Amino acid sequence: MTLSEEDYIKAIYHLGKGENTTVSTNAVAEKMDTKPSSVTDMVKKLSEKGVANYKPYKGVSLTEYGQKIALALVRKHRLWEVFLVEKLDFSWDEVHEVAEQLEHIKSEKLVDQLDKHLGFPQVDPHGDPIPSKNGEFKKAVKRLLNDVPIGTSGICVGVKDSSVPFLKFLDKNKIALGDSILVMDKEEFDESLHIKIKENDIHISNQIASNLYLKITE
Amino acid sequence: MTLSEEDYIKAIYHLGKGENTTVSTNAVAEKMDTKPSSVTDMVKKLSEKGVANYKPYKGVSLTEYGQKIALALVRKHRLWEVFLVEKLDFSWDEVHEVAEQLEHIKSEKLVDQLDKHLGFPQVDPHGDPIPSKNGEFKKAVKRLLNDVPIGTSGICVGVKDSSVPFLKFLDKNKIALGDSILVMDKEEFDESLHIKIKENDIHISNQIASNLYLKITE
DNA sequence: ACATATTTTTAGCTTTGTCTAAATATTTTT
DNA sequence: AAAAATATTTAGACAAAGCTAAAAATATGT
Repeated sequence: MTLSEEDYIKAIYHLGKGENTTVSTNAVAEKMDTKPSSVTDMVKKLSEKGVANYKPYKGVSLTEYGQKIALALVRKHRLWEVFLVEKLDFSWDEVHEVAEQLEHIKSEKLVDQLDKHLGFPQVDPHGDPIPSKNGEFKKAVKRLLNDVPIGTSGICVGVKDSSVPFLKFLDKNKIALGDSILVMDKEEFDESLHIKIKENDIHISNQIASNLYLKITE
Repeated sequence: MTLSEEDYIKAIYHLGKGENTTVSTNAVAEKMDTKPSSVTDMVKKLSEKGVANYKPYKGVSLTEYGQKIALALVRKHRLWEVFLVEKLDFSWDEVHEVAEQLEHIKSEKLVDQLDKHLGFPQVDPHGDPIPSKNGEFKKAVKRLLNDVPIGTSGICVGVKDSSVPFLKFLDKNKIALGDSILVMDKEEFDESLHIKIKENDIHISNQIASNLYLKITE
């Protein structure tokens, strides 16, 4: 497999969790499923191009220019994910691989028009925020469902308890990853939560809620 | 510039005009803006892979398998062009470059869903037919507007007379490349044509019509 | 049909991204 | 603080796609 400069930039960006952290050659290699020596080579080149800061043995980080490129890639990736889910009926978990390809298409007009076509969405189907054209965005916050205040809305992105009985319970109650959730009320009396999930009103126990992760949208 | 196998397949396909004609190494090189020696190398590889038939000094053609690949690329290219024009408000002449990139995205589901999303279009914005999923399609026919029978519809794709006065005339009468045209009636008396062009009814002289090329849709 | 012109291929070199194995730095352990 | 373990880089080789220049095959003109 032959990787592009953009792939390296993305890997460095994501390993740094969006902050401009310095990451190790090995970490990049592992993430990209390649060898550390290949990373060293590429990172030298990125450094020459003014995309990354690289000090031998000390790791690598993105320059401001490199971060801009990374943000533009994230923006494209997430917009395409929205497109695939909203317009082409892809499911939550099918989009990543295709978006991974689409994000490399080069056309500023394409991205801007796509954004418009989708109604300027704020988050992707996984609840992650979409950077604006000039690279601004708030970081996604992930919380357990029973830890957020009334009125919070977000997207169900994971479970703490992944035992079979719990997953079966979720299935039976039509709760799935990718569903959007709004916390409507909290009932102290029986320790339960009143939520709206994908247009349905349901009640769930705090017990259940404390095993569901929510990526907060608003 | 580094070209992909798919680019070579497309070039061979288009030079052969969709028929399975044998084309010369030089022709491919010229079309792709590369050197004949590079073409020889790649064509050998395509031959080994069962995509092309190649006899040294005798030119190259596509195998059935190669044609399938070519048709799939054409299908993708044209569907994306429709998408760009219909959904993202690209103009007729801006789509090619972007579609050239998009056609290389690999996902069968993506293409099928895109086709559905667009309402299974039969032709692209240039009036060229879109192959079906299994590679069937009728070749586009290009005619002068005054040579087609009443009832013919198609897309305006070119001019015979490209003088400035003629182009100005077209502009003034809101006739542009990419417009869809339906021939409604012919008037022998004053040698004119009654056409519907982009929802507008207009009359034009045979003189004018004999300088406009139509790609026939139906 | 022969000489000339053109086309196409071959041989060898370049570049880019990758890999392995050895060498060098850095970090951790004792 | 020295030894051992780990991380990182360097050196050298490989594969893919491309190019130039020379050689070989085919086509053309008289």
